[in-house]
Amino acid sequence: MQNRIKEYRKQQKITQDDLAKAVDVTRQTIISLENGKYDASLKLAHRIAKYFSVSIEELFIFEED
Amino acid sequence: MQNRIKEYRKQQKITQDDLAKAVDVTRQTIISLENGKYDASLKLAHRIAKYFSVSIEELFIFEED
DNA sequence: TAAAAATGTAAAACGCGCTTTACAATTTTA
DNA sequence: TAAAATTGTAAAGCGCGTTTTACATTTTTA
Repeated sequence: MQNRIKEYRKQQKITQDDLAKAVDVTRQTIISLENGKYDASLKLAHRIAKYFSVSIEELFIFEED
Repeated sequence: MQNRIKEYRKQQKITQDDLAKAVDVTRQTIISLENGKYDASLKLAHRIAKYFSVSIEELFIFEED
């Protein structure tokens, strides 16, 4: 699954570390999400979407079946 | 985390088994989600929300921090 | 261009999301 | 009310989401 985290983060001009602290995870988690290593949990997806003031559906790209 | 899965399922008058098959998980997974045993993954949350034609934010209830 | 800041890689460890199977309890229907 | 359908419980197992720590690489700034 793809996401627009890096895109929104750069738009806000904040670092991975800033975002990590804002949504209460480690920087490693942000790196892994941005680089598509794995998907976020539902709770974390919500916190990040909320941080950027967008919906989960806008931030994460769900491929068609 | 709470959700409105059971609520939407009853509204549509389908069984847990029907829903499970529709979103491609086992019935046990639907039972566990409806009874709050654990949260759905982001992908599954999306499939269920899509099935009911609602947003993830409408289907899942994210408590305030 | 050197130093500092930001980003990335690696690997081990833990808990949770989901499956599988089998059976029990409850609700609906004939 | 008996049979059938639906919902629930239990427990073991696997893989993924996240943390932690340490170090390497790339980018930005003075």
